[in-house]
Amino acid sequence: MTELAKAYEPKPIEAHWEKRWIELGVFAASDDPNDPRPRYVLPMPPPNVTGSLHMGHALFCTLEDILTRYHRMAGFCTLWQPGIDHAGIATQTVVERQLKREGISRHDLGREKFLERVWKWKAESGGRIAEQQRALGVSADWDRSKFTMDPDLSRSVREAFYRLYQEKLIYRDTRLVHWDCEAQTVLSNLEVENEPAQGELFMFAYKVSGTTGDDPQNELVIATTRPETMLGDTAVAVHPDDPRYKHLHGKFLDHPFVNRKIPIITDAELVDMTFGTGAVKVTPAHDWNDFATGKRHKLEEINILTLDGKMNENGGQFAGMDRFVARKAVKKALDEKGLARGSKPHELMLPRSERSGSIVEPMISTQWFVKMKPLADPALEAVRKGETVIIPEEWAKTYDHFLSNILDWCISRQLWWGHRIPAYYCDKCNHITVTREEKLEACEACGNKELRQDEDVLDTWFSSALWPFSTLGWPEETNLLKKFYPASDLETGYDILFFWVARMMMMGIHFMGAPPFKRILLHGLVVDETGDKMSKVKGNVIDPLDLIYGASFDEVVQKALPGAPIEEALKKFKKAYPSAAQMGSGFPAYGTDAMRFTLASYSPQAKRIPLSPKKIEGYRHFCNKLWNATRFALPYLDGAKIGNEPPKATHLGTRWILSRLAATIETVQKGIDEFRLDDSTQAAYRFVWNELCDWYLELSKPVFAGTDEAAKTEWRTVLAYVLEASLRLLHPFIPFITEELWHKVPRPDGSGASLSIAPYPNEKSGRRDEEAEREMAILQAVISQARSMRTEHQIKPALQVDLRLRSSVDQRRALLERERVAIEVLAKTSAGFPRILAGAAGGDEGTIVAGIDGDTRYQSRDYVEDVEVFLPIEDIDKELERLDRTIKGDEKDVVALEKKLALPSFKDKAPKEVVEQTLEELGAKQRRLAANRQSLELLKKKKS
RNA sequence: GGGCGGGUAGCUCAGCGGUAGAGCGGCGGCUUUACACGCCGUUGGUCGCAGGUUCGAUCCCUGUCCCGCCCA
Repeated sequence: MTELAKAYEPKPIEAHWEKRWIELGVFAASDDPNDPRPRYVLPMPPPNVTGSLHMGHALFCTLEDILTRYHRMAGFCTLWQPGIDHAGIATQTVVERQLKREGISRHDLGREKFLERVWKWKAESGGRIAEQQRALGVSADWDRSKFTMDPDLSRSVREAFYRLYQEKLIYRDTRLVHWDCEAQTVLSNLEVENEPAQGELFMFAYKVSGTTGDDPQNELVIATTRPETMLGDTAVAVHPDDPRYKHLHGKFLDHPFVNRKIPIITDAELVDMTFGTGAVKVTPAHDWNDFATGKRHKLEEINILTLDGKMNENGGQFAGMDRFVARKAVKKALDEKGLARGSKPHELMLPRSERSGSIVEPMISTQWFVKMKPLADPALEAVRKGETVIIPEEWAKTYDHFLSNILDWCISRQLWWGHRIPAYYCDKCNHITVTREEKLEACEACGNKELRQDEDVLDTWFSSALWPFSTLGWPEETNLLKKFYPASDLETGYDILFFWVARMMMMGIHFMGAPPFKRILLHGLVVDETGDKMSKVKGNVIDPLDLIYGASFDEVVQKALPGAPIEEALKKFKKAYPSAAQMGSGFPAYGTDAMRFTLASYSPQAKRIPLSPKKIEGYRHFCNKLWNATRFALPYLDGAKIGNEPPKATHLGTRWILSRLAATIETVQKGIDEFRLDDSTQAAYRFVWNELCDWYLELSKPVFAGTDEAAKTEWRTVLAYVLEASLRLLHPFIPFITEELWHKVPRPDGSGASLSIAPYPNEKSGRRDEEAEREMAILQAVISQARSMRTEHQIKPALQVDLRLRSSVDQRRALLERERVAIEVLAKTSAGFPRILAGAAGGDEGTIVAGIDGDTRYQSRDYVEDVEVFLPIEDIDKELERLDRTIKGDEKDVVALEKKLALPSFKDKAPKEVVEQTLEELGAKQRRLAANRQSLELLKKKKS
């Protein structure tokens, strides 16, 4: 058997297995319709083609890989469908920026050439993320990887558009939309982020038509945060009941810059009498509320902006100015005309484009929309009826609320990169033909062959919404589609519940007749250690690869805050990660496994996942522990034969560890099944560290050093068995190290080439043994008590002690007698000890004569689990103190318990088990209290 | 303004009807040949505040104060 290195080194192991798994082809899903295995299907959220690996990817890849590997091992035919998203705006922006550096624009190139450039860019540097995902151990079916712009997926998109159009669920309409002046495209309402900002409320006056002079009666003062929009004003509204303005009802105002008379209207809906001056300018073409008001009053809608955010010809003297320049100019011009009426600071919500960050303008435009209500209602029902379950369940409310109030979805985008809208305009008969084909030959109304295809492309999310079935070949009735739709789970961040999940639900139900997944699993956002969102502005971004491979802080910080001075960046970074601040000069190579285990250990209902390098360090230590446990075990395991069922176990230790294994398997599985991976990781961690290593391995040492061959065989076989099962149990979480170690340890006959296709441990893999667990708990308590007393009396760890144990309970003495070797080794007793005595607790054990130098010594004594523990000591006062402390603590507990039991209402109303349990607890405490009180008395007597 | 979630040990978080747990940290000790990425022991908490329900509340209800997020 090969020897292991002294310490676990993740790098070479991970590099090796990352390649090897692909060679072995163990991640491939079979689309054989006759495969009898149950299916597990998980569509992967496709990362952006422009993206590179960030912590969010690391998180979802970890969680989904755990689910996937678990099901694959548990015997499911498992498809984890990977892919890449074409990311319309983001990708176009990247390539446009490239062009800009070359001094050209996409318009210089033309649409066709531009798209060639994008494809070239994609081939060269797009989708690099898939390689990075492999470093995370992602066990997706890479050969089936899809790109949303692939021909087959593009066909799905056209088909979906065509059908929705035929069903009148897609329509074209002119209305107010969110316009991104920088990207020069419309956005859906979900792509607009509202952020609070400090602005100003500017006041100015309109003069009432036909009046002259400075009489305040002859003007109407209004307040606005966007003065430049006054160029598009087509009314001013006042509240019908406002006494201040009754005299103005039905009158007109003069526009100071453009030749227009503006009606004064009354509107109780728009106007809040208490806000500002109580008079509201109405700009139907550039404000959501004003648009609705305009419709109510049949006002003219005057567009004053160009698509790139400048004032258009309707802006009069301000035409051609950028909207923000125009704002200043309008204010100045109003002032010069004596119409400015001051201003005051005002907090407002600024709508920003999620993509470009520029301020979004409401703009009237003709766009394509999807009617949402008929699609949303079934999606709503599916979750309400439990056909699809959302976990954690609190998100179900959010989902419900969103779909109940959903607005129609604007799906056209004024971009070149994306799925071009399959609608063709006929200039002859003005008919619009929508086709499912790649190219339309003739107008379906008049047969005209000179057609113009719509210039726009579809929102990227439109294609993403089809992901669970477009990737499987839809609309073709492929084996894949029949076998793998609907998916089992969809796992993703809660932040795209609306963008993606809800839309997949709607489209899946609409086109496939069934919700696309049985469960929707949602995780939180990875944030820095102090809880702030990771961003380049804050300088707190961590590249997962730096955690995996290690990096100096200089390197880390240059990525976190590009372009900033190192000192400043480092300061920000350390503030965001206090635990990293004390870690020297950088991150060591924690390895993928440690990072994965960390990410899996956070509770999924936490909305924020504060990444802590210190925590990763802890789990790297765990990996090292597992490594070294195997290293310890290996020399003893030569020739061990194990099967798939637990081996024979007759000793307490072997029975116990098999029982704990069974319990751990159950907890780990339950955790995965319920998407509580934090429970799973915790159970596995504690089993390996606190049970297998701390106790089983320690207990095995004297066995292996002894001469009882039968015992050796039993302990060896159980060790081999438990270790191998543990590696299988842990594999979904930490695939690399477990795979590496698995090939070093004895395996059942017929094991395959990879742990990733070995059977997952199940309820038959361990053997619960409650008696063994009870007895082991007693043994552990006695040993811990002895150790604790040793430490308290500062007995040197190397010193062997004359430990005596006394119990009046026969079973206890039998147990201690059987396990005396364990006590000898773990409590470090001298030859001939522990002595196990009979008799009631508390009595005089006589002065113990220690064997060391013949001096008369005193004893420390305590009572746990019906066993009295005696230890020779020197410092009598210290022992008096110790006993006194123990007694005081127990007295408090006893009083509390007695009080509780004395309440008649408790005995009457509390469940029997609780009463019994309380009585038992009281009994144990009382016995210990009595024994310790007697010990104290004896000791006091001896002292005097 | 509406909705959702959270406030538990110094820190990060589990627990969510039977008087509190983990990891990290702190403190004390240890060249115990698997592991110092370690071992042994130990210290930390009126479970945000105020009421209520209950035999019993960190857990349920009401109010309240903070802190996040989403929607308008």
